[in-house]
Amino acid sequence: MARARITPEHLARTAAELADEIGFDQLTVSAVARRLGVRDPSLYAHIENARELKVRVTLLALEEMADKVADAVAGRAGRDALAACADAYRDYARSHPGRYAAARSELDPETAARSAGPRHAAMMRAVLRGYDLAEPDETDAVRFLGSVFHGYVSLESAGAFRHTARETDASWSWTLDTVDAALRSRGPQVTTPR
Amino acid sequence: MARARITPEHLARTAAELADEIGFDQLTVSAVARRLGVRDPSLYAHIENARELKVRVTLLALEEMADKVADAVAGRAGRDALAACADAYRDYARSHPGRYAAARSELDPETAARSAGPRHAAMMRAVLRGYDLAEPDETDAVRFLGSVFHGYVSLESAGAFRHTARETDASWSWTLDTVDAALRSRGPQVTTPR
DNA sequence: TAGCTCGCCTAATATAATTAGGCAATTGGC
DNA sequence: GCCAATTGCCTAATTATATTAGGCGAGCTA
Repeated sequence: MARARITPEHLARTAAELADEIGFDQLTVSAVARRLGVRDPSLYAHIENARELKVRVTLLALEEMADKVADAVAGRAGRDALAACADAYRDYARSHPGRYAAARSELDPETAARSAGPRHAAMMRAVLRGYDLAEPDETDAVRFLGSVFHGYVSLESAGAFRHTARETDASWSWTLDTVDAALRSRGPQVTTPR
Repeated sequence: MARARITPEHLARTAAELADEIGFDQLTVSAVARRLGVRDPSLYAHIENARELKVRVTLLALEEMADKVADAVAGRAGRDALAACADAYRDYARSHPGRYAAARSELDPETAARSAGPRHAAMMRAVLRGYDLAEPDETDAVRFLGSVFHGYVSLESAGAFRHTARETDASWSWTLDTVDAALRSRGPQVTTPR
């Protein structure tokens, strides 16, 4: 028989593509095995269990997203950087829904530490550099930014905005304007009593 | 045998409790049947399929949350209403993680229309009344608010904020202050060219 | 070329979803 | 209070997924 030589990368990529097609929670060992043209048990030579299969996709998605965001943010600052970063997340979520869902699934602490998660946090801080916030405001702002981006993108892709006519692109830029203004007002020129 | 007389309400409540204990995606027909003390197939007299079981929990959660939010917002306005509304969502998510996850799962359009979803949108608009926004800004603001609330709550409960020392309560009130200020600046006193 | 190791396979088990058909308790009509 | 229809749960059986145990052939190694 033709030995396909399944590599960890090949496996993760295949699983990620499948997740984008059928949804992250429909991703099963069986489905990946079928896609790879092998029997289910054969995959257990490459993964510990179904959980690990999903974790692989999560890690892949976090890395890919971090790369895209890094690329988008490079050479930009202020509102420009904010929008580029935000769009990078939104575009990724729309072109890779399964992977995006994977990226939002919880990892155990050790795995999370070895993931690209910290890179994401670092990039948020880089974007915020343009707003010149002192601690602990910067940390609060990192959480705020993450919340807005993730919240918008996930509600949008879950169809929560479909019930109103207004185009989601317009609301998105309104949101970015609003966040930019809000962060600016939190900057050093304004006294924040706390 | 003692006929337990399973009612739709009883079933939904049991499923919701179970979801809070084991997680919404671990919620299975089998697990609910066990909890109710009947065999798996018996449940199919009460539900169409596993999907419907989950939808029932989603609808229950949306109703409960809408009730809590309505209660919290009643008699308040402005920043007060904003914080009460936001806290209601956050508290619900923390005390009922499974139901909160259920509330975020996608419904088909007809079901969504018959759900408490529209009530949530209406309450957001009620909260925003205090900020006196014109359309389409109000719609944008509804989406923005929903994004911030959902984003924060879901990242927090997914453990995304655990990696930094700052207490999440502090970031939460910073976030609410920021949102309040942002909405205020979007109000009629400021010209929003669009 | 004899062997070894690796990579996939078959066999088998357990859990979950779901359909078909059975039987007993309940209930409405008399 | 009795009969019969109805109802509510049960057993049996099927299919899919997850997972473990053990087998076998292909190709590298000596």
